[in-house]
Amino acid sequence: MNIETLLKNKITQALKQLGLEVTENEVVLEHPKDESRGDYATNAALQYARQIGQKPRDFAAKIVEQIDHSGINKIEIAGPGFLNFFLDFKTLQAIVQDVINQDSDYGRGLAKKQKINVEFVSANPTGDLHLGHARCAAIGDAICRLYEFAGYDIIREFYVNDAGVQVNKMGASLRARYLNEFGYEAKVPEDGYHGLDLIDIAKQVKDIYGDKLLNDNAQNIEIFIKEGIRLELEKIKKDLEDFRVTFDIFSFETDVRKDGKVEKTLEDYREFTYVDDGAIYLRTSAFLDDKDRPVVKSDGSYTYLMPDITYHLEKLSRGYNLLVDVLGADHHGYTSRMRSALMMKGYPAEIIDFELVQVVRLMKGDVEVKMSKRGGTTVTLRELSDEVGVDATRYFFVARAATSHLDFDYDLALERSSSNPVYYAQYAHARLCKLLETGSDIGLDVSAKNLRESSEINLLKHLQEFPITIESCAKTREPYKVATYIQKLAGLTHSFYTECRVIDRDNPQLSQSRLALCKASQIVMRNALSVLGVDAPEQM
RNA sequence: GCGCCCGUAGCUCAACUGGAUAGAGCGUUAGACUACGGAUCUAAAGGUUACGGGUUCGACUCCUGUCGGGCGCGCCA
Repeated sequence: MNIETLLKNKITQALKQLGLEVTENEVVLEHPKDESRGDYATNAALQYARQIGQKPRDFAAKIVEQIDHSGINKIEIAGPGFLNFFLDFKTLQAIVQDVINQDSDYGRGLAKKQKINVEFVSANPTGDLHLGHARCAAIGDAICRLYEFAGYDIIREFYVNDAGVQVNKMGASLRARYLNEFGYEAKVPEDGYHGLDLIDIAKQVKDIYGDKLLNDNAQNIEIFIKEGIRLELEKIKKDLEDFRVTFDIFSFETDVRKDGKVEKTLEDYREFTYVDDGAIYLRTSAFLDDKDRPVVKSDGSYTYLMPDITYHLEKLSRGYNLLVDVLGADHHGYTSRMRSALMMKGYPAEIIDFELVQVVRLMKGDVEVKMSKRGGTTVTLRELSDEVGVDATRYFFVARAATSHLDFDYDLALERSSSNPVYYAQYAHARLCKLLETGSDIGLDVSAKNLRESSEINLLKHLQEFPITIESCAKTREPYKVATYIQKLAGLTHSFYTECRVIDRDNPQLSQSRLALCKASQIVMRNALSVLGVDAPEQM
């Protein structure tokens, strides 16, 4: 059992003997920044003194009397009635063995038997992935890794909108690029896709079909659309793979629309629909939305919402306990519509959660650069991976809360990529590896019985917090807090390195203890970085 | 006009979900190896938490008003 639960346990027991029924979850434990306030502190006495009609400090004294002191060096009453716990060295040293025994499983949560489907990126297959997708990809994937490590079963899904107006535009744009390849005058439609990547794709189409697609007929347009989607998607997959993001399932809108499935859904929703002005509306306002939404246009075609509902029902029919959609925050209006639609079928509101990732502003110094593929002012995922680096980019996006509106200065990112905090952490890891290699003949003392310097103790305390950090970050889907954990771990590691000489051949006992601490720290750093999808190099 | 997100050090962000003296990185300044990797360490400077009011033992956090920014509010997706 970890130290925190152990302490909470002791505290609830003591409270119980004093006549208070409190669950362990209600007990608040914190880690004081100031060493003089102990290793752990609780405000329990302040919280409950009034219920029992005593002064906080008096009540605190009673708790101290009742509490089981095993593993605890001393307990102090401070300030208005805080309890500060000072642990035995032995209790802290035991963490080292714990970590080394569990190795790559240290921090891993117990299997939750919960199946969660996470849908993210889901970009239209009409052009390169850009900055915004990169943030969604980094965060979505980190959420998945975090969930998996915490013990949930995860399915990563990408929804491909390969039907509708936007792919038609892409097809027409591709045709123009194809004609250009043969020297014909042809312009990409004004509202088409002007991305230069379509030129490459046009070349590939030319390689496959030669000049067979020059005639302007429906059959050829069909081929441009089909091949365009296939090749764009291939490229998207490759770019994501190189960004270390892979998916279990790609779902296609064209499949969702097959076999009358959408029509069937519409039929099933009959009691929630009505006709107005020739269009069919869904009564989402009867649930969470502020107004009703059209699902069928007056010309008889579906709005984007209709097949989306079919798609989400189909996902749920596969038996997930939760759906998570990672979306750009500019789609936030969408969330209450979809949730309402699912509630109509009897699902609880909590069956789906939306992770809204704020849009990224592209900056050049103080001025905002409007992202436009046309003006060439977009930054692609490919460029980020190749020029800024996968680790640096992933860390940049994942280390900040998804809700934060952040600015991205590409020039600055290039220039400062070497001062990215991710290298601070990776360097700490590489250093630990080097120490272990250099001292490999000395051996490890996993009891770590000789550790008592404050830099050693601080590191030990932080190591033991890792499992709890994972558990709580997964629950709230906040991978950025893992990054905060990593930064602190790296800082403590570097301080320890500076203050304590690890390899000292005149003092092998101490060296063995310190090397064991190095091993434990290296394991935790590696596990933590892997949750964010960042490499833990042995040398840099 | 209505709804959602946000406003914290010069910049980019934290603050354990209501706790003790609001913290990190970058940048700035001053220091530190004839020992394990200086991509490091130790410090300093930098704040009326946008502004007012309320709730209580206690507020960056919750409620409310004002100001400022982003995004939505389509028979677009």
